[in-house]
Amino acid sequence: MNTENYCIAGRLRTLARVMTGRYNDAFTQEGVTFAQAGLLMRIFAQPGIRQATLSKQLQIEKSGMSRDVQLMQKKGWLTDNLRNGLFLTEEGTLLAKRCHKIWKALNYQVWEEVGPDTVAGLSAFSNKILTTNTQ
Amino acid sequence: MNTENYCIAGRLRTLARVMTGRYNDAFTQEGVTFAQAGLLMRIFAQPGIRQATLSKQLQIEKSGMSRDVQLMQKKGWLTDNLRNGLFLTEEGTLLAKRCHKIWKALNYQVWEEVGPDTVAGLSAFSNKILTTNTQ
DNA sequence: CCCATAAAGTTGCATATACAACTTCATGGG
DNA sequence: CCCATGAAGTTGTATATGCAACTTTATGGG
Repeated sequence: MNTENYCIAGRLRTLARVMTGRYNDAFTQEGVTFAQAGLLMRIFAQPGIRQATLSKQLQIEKSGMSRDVQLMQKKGWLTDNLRNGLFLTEEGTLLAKRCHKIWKALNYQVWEEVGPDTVAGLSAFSNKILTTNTQ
Repeated sequence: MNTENYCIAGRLRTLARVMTGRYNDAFTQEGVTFAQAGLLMRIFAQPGIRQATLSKQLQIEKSGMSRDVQLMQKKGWLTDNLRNGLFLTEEGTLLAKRCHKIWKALNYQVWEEVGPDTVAGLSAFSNKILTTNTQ
């Protein structure tokens, strides 16, 4: 392996696609994507969180976040005050709990599969790149 | 760091977004996205490569690949025999060469920034996850 | 109190990506 | 030779994402 042909961004993107697929598969039974499940779990953990805060945490452009939460509201998971902090509906709360259960099992499984050293490596990469660690 | 709150897929996705942004910035001067530049460079290296092969290498669904190459052809970078192997036009070839120069410099810079151990960690992750190593 | 400014959010437009269903095409059996 | 089959590619539909431009809202000076 040398710098001549190992594309760091390309490899990250491929890995992200593959892992997204695996996590998406686990959440299809609940009718949510992994991205949506992640937002549900974050809003569950931090009720009233702002779109701008999530944008910074996840490094997603604010326009994308705006559309994500609009879609989630249309699905009945968020109350309608999207501009004044995000709150789960009853349905959203129950869904978030089910998603967390699924996530926990899958994440543990993947953790076991790749091993703690590999996860530590990923974490190290994060720390090197995401200087502005909002979270 | 423990398994309770460290989401592997989420972290990968955030990293991929951030790195994609950095690579995209480098390629805007050429009017291409990083994804397009990557395809250009691969087709340059393997003239006549099939969409299906690229799909497997990059773990991108074939429908997405189909649209990617259609767009690249519309931009004048690919000849029109998309179903019988992909070939760069004269313009595409020149662009691919310029992209490679940009890529090489940026990838080296990122490599230096994160350090060889971090890249090795990423590579280890790849090897654990991407069992079907077409490439 | 009013306005300038900036932050937050939305919308228009484009690319990236996936799944499902369909079409096209090559190939091996009969 | 013809058809069944499967691989490759395309298209419909939906989500995910970014940039630019715009709107809304909060806030601090004057």
